[in-house]
Amino acid sequence: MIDYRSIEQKWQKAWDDAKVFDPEPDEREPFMITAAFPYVNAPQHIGHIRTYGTTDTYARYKRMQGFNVLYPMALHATGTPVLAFAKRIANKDKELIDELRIFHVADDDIMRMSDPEYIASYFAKEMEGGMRAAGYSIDWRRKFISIEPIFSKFVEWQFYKLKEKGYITRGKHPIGWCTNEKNAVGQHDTRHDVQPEIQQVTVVKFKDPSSGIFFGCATYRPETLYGVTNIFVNGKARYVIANIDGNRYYLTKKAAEMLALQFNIVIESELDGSELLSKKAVNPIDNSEVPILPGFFVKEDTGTGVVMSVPAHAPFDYVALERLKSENYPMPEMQYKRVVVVEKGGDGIGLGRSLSDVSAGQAKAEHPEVPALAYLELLHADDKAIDDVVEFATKLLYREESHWGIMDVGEFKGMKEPEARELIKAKLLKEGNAFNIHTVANDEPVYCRCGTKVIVNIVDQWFINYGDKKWKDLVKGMFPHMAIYPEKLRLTFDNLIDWIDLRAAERSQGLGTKFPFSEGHIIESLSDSTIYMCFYTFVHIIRAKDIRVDQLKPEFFEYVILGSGGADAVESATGIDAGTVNRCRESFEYWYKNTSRHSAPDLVPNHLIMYIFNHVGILRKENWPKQIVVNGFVNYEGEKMSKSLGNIIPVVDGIEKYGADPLRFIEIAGADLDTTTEFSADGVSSVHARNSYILESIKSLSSMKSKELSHIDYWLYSKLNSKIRNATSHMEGISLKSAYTEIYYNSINELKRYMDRGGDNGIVVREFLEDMVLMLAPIMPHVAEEFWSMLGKSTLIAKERWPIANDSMVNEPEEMVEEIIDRTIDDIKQSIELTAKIGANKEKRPSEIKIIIASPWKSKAYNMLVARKNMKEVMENGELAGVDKEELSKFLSQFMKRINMLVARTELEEGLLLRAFVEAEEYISDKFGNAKIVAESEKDSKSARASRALPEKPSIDILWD
RNA sequence: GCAGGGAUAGCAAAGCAUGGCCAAAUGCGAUGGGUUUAGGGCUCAUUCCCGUAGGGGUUCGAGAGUUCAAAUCUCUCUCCCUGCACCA
Repeated sequence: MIDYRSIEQKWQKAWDDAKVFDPEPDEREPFMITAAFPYVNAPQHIGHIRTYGTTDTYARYKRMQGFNVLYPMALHATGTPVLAFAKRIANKDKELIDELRIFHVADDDIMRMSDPEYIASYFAKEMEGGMRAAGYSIDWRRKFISIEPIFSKFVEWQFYKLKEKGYITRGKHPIGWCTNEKNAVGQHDTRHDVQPEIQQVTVVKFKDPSSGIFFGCATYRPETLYGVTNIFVNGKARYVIANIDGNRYYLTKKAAEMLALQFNIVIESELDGSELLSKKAVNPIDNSEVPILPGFFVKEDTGTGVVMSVPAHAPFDYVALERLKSENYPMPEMQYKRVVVVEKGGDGIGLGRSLSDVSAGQAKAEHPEVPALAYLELLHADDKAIDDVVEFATKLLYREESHWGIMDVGEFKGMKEPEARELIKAKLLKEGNAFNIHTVANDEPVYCRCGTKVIVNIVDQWFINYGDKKWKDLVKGMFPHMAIYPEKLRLTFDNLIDWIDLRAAERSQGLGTKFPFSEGHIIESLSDSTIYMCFYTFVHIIRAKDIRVDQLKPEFFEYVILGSGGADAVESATGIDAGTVNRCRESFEYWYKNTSRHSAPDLVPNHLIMYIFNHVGILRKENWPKQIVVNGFVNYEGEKMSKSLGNIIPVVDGIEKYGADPLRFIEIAGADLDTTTEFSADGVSSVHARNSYILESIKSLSSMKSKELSHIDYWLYSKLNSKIRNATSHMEGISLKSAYTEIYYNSINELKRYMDRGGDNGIVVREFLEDMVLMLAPIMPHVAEEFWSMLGKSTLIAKERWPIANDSMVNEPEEMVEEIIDRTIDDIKQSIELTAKIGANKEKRPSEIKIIIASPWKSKAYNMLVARKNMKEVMENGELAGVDKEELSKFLSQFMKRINMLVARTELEEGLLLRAFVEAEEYISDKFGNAKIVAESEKDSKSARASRALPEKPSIDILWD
């Protein structure tokens, strides 16, 4: 068993002592690789190894490719989480404290965590320790925390630049809002953590001809306007006459209060809903006059409190009208007009697919002309829980019609419903017959933690305008030149680049940099970390020179990052000596041209998109992003790792238990880049076993001698070199799983096979092991160092070069021969199994197995046939003149029926296959209870089965005794 | 609703871009054998169905199509997952 802990510590110290990972500019090509800095509100667990370990593996690989690699790290602490954390500690939150104990945080430290600064510095230190233990090749001299004043100066400068470019604008945006706390409400601020869903709703204006006042009917389906029979109001609610932008409307009092956050509303008078019931209103789509009726389901605090009634398509409307009828409410005769039909198959009007599921297919609606009724019937609306049924019917019908509906009346007859909806909506808006409002659209009302119902507010604040046309075009122009791994994410990025628009830039609470253009606010905490990687290139210089915060004026960054002005001018403006300023500038210029950004997929729609935009918006073209790498998450024994599931393993515990390298290997090479890795203890132990095998192999080298190369040696060389070649190309594409399947799992199998086949050439095995260990160095750096030194090397493998494939050693025929041997063994096995059942062979064992290798003309004839697809042409070909015609015809005819499906095969050198089989006789014999194996050529064979031999499929003749 | 992704054998998961060496890699699980045999570790074999010689049959969400040939291309459908703004 390998003692991982002691190996890790030994080599980590060696790296530190040799300062292998603290690079400064030199003559080599630079490569700067950064991963999203971790947030300091919890210690790291083993899942984090996926991102930072993948980044490290790539950094180490690049280093071995001869690049001067910088892998820096910082920590993120701005925004509200750290504050919230401190508050929870101050309140002695038990859940949080228990969680911290899982991570071995001492009670003493926990007590002090009511101070946000303490939290940040505690976890900063804790995380650094974990990352060092995992063996990341990080330059820790450049570490900083995003709430440090020197960093804030940099962020401030960033925002001056955005403002200067015109990318920061003031604007309005609908957000969830608590009227009690007068605060924006996000998911974390609501009861049960629901995300307030804000949607646009169209308000259609129905004019009361007697007064000129409008009934504003809120609807998601303005296209059903053709089927309106009446308007519903809540007879028991208080209504107002409100003036909105010059027009007067009837609204519920509550609706008016809510809409006051979205519009300028002047309330003129109040009245009871019942007073509206005598009125009439004009439908703007066809100027028909409809009555106002009481609707039992109309809620006074939803929408406008005025609803247009479309009984043919809205189950609630239908039910309400039925109820009125049964109560003998006086109302005029009305026509339920179907507006939309759902086509189903060829049999005319159907009720759609979802309904047939519900009603188990036997559904035959009696009233297809009134879909709302049909749905209710089929869902058995006579049920007690009537409201539930009606609601379910509403949802189903809405979904069905929105998906499959075709307009049956009006201007847009024949058009698909969703398309017609947009056109009608646009038309109504244009003609002044409607306007849009925003509303919280969740099924259930959303409440703030304080208990107040969340409504929509339109706030006026600073935004970063990612919708800026010029900016967006710049990004669209550069993005195709960026490398994206995995490449299939490119489309996602493209869509997001199109989609991203205004984004709030300020926040009223949290840690961070003061927003420079409005009092009392801080910069939103994703916006402050979009170009921070620049800071790594010179932060250690600032620190070493003890530069004061107040010296970090815009002039400094302007020169260091953009090269504007000059070092002397910066010196006189800031007092920082010109030499230091120039060093910062040179460092930035050197490092920030060849960069790679790594993160988990959750940051794609926000951080990574903003990362691209901000770079393009602020930096010079040569410093724009070059490549982005996105890696997936990690599951633990089939489940997502989460604190609530209790399956979180802190990094330090994981390393203690499994070893840093096996842990790294499983997480990094366990799955393709963008998919979730399954972490399991079984996987780890299989890595342990393989590492031990490598260890034993290295030890066994001393007992091996060098000798002349045989077929199996050439085969192993060939495998080795094709593995190096394949692995290198996988590494270049950051397909770490494929790369390490080749380097590790497959290579070990090849080595085993080599030994199994009797290979024992010390020179060959040593070369194989050396290259394999070199290629393992990026992912299992500690173990690789250990193996490297066991192989007698005195250098650090971290500073060695990646092996280069020798293509001339890749020997396709030798590899093919091995495959044929393998397949032949399988065939023999199968044949024995089947023929053993024959009566004559009962109680017997195979005594001799003849393996008959096909005559060389066969593969020639075969390939000729595949190329010409014509038997006659092959028969008459001069190259096959020496072959017996009858035999040739028999051979060829067996392929004729599948002639079009056959593929040409490589022709092996004459005699190669036979020689290899002869060499392998002992190996094969071993597999069949030491039966005698005779490999012979078809020509020399006396077996009756000899003529059955095919080019890559020797004939087999089994003799039983 | 909008946008993106997915559906492969008991499970997990490759392959589909460039259709044919795909009954489909690999891992786990299961079954059997070996190992001075501990139900552990390691190791070998088997793991869709049938088969008295290396063969045949039916498979890659469902259906249709293109093709000599489709897990792979086209179309339609069904189902699942993720994100959607003040939240890091």
